[in-house]
Amino acid sequence: MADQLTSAPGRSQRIVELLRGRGARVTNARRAVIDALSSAQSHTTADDLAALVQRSAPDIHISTIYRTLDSLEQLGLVDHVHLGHGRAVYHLTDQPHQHLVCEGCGAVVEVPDSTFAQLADQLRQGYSFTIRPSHFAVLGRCATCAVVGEKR
Amino acid sequence: MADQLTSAPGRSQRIVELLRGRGARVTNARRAVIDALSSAQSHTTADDLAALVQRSAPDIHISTIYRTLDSLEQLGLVDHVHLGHGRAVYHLTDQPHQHLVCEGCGAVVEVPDSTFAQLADQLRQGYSFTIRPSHFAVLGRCATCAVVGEKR
DNA sequence: ATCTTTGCAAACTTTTTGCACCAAT
DNA sequence: ATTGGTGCAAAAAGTTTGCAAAGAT
Repeated sequence: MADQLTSAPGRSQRIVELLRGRGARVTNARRAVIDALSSAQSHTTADDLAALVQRSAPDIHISTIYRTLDSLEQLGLVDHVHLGHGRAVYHLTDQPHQHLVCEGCGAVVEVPDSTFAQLADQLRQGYSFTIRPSHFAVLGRCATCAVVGEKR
Repeated sequence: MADQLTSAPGRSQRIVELLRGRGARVTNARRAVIDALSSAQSHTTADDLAALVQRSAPDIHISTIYRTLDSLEQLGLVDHVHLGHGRAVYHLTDQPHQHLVCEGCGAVVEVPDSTFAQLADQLRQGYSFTIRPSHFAVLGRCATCAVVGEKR
């Protein structure tokens, strides 16, 4: 048995095929990034991914991670979201979802895209604005931290 | 007449009082930042503010801008939002609003907080999550850019 | 063999910090 | 006179880029 990076083989495999299908080269680095993405529980920063990837392939440089994420994003296979503080997090696009980020403890809650359907309609009708689901995080406070009260 | 930085004197004045009231010192730099914030049409980056402030007070360093914004934010007078790409924008908290940011052209549309009331309820009930309005931007496409079609 | 991708180091951008000096109270 | 705030320069943190070498096709 390999390690947990192979926990979702089909998922990675599918993406590799898509890559190849679009004429992009399938390299170790890309496979590793895809595996890391598919095993990670989303909200993974480039740094996290680098650490994960480097457990089995220490030479894969973080700049390669960034470039790979870029490529995958351009192919529509990956999306990134800006959580609270600047650093972006990346995830595969196969199950669109939104992120609720607690400003108190940093917890990330995922909610289905459908949660935003009503808001999407409202904004489309009122402002001719089409929101892109899953490219923004909603900040606030989780149950626990809301109780604690307001604090920066 | 002075320049446009004094376009909302009462607004700045009010904030200065609040500052003083809380025991913070009222300095040139702080006054300048507050004036810049109150004259700017929101979605102003620290850099923008520095440029604005430095038109009349070239010595005010950007690190001071950051520190001032920090202080004001801790006093609840200023809020920052992360628009599409990492860099934060700052605005006074006196009229809470949300930002819709177009990924095509970068246009920022402001919508009233109430637009999100329904979503807020939904998330509170479904996830015990209390959103903090006006601390996140909603990304998508404005009317014009939506027509042009999908593109990164 | 060709042409994309990688590794590395260095540049860049945005924000933060240490410290000595200055200024508001 | 205190002590908080400022200016500067330098350090962080996150991301991007130029280039020569390596690897996928």
